[in-house]
Amino acid sequence: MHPYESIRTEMLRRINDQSWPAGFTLPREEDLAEEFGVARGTIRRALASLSEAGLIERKRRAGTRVVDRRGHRSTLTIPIVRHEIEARGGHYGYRLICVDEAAASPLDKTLFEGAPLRHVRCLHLSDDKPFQLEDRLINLDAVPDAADETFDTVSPNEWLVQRAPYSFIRTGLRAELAHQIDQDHLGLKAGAPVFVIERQTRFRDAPLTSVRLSNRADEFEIVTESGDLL
Amino acid sequence: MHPYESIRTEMLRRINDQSWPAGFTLPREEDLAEEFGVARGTIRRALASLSEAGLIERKRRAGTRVVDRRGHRSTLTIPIVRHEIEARGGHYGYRLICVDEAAASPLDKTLFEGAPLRHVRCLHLSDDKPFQLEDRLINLDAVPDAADETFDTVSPNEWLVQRAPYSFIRTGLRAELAHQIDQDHLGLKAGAPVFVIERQTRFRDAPLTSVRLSNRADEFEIVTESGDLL
DNA sequence: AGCTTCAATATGTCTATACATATTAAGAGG
DNA sequence: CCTCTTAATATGTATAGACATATTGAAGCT
Repeated sequence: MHPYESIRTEMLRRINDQSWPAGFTLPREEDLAEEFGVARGTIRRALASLSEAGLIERKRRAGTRVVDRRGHRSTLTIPIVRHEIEARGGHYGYRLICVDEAAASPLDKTLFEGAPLRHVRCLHLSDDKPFQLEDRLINLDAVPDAADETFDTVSPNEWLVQRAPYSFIRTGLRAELAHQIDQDHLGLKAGAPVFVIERQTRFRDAPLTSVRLSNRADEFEIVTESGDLL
Repeated sequence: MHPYESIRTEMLRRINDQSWPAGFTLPREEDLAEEFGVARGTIRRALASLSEAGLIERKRRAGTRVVDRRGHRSTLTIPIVRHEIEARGGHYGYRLICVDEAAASPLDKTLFEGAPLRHVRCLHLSDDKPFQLEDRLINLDAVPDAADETFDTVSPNEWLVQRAPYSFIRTGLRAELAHQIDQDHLGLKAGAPVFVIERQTRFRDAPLTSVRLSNRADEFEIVTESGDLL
C-alpha cells in the first residue's frame, strides 16, 4: 500500500466517523503534509482521489471542505447496442425503418436552432427479435456527411460514434408506456412498459444529434457497479 | 490555458482525427515530454485527464493505448429522495408502512448469506402525493443499530447514508409494470409503468443493505449532463 | 452603506530527479 | 515444447522547490 493510499484511507475514516463532518474545512495541504510526514504532492494525490470520488470539494483560497453527501454517485456507461447484444451472447441484427428530411417538432426546432435535420428511425435486433428502437435527428450543419449516408447497413448510433466527436452529452432515463410506434416495431402489446434513453450531444455549443432509444423493458436493464476507494 | 490543457486538447485532436486510432499505443511519457517540450509530470497530468474520461487505458510496462469506444460514459447521481423532491420545489413527506423481521426470499438469503435482516417499507411523498416507494432489507450483523431504530420519522435511506459508510455499490435501473404493492402505495392503476432503482451496498465484502425504489414513471426521470473535456 | 483596490492565502501547476513495481519478453533449464 | 527465472521497460509514486492564480476579506474611498 502506497503512502497516499493509507493517507486517503485515514482521511476516509475521519470523514466517516465525523471527525471531519460534512461541511468541515480541512487543514491546508502544507499542514496535512507535516502531520502525515510526507511531501505536499503526496497529500495532493490523496485529496485528488477523494475529490474524484465526490467526497470533498476544493476551491482556491477557500480550502478543502467535506461534501454534504446527497446521494450515491456512479459512473454509468450506455453502450452501443450492438456491443451490448453481442456481450450477452446474442446475434446482432439491424433494420432500417425510414430516413427522411425530418418534420421537426417545435421542441426539436428550438433545440437545433432551425438547422437542417435528417431523421432516421431504425431497429436493433437480438437473435432476430426486436430489442431497441432508435429514433434520431441529426444536425446536417454540424455533420454534413450524414446527408449522403443511407444508414441501410450501419446504424446512425455507430456511424456517429465513429465519426463525430462530442464535447457535451445530456442523457435522460425514463420508464414509459410503449407508444404506438414502439408497439409496432418492438412487437409489444398496448400497455407494455419500455425503458427509454434520451440523449442529446453537442460539439462546442453546436447541437449534433438527439435520439430516443426505446427498449423492451423485459429484456433491458442498466447496471453499474462501483467499487469505491477503501 | 495551462500547458497540460493544451497538450490534452492536442491529444484529443489526434484521437478524434484518427492520427491515434483506437487500439493505437502512444509514445512513452518521456518521448511525449520531449515532443511537447515539457516535463514528464505535465504529460502525466494530461494523460491522467484523458484516462479519467475513459479515452485511453494505461498499463504498466505495456504502455498507453487508445480505447476502442464502446459507448457513452456519464456519471450519474442518485439523490436522496428528500433532496430530489425539495430541489424541485416540492414539499417532502414521509410515511412508514411497515417494519418487520424480514421473511427473506431465497434470493435475499443468498445475497445476505443468512444474516439476520430487518425489512422496512416506506413511502416518500411530494406535496402529499406518493412519489417513491422504498422496500429495503438491512443486514443487522453489519448495521446493528438498525435493530433499535423505528424509522417512523427518518427514512432508512437517509438514516443509512448518514450512518453506514459503504465501499461498494451495485445499481440497477429498470422499467416495470407496477406491482400490486406499487399500485397500492403509489396510487397507480393496474398497467401503469414504474421506474425501478435497485441497489445493493457492501462494506468490505459484508452486504449492508438491498433496496428497491419504485417511482411513478410520470413524475420521475434521471438526468445526467457531462460537459467533457475540450 | 456601497463600491473599488489590494494584499494575503490556499489550491493549482510545473520542473527535475530518484526510486518502485507490474508486466512483458527473452533466455535457461527441464 | 513447456515451465521457470530473469532482466528490460513504461508507468506509478514520492520529493522539494518555485511560481501562478482564483478568492476572500479587509482597508480605503465616494
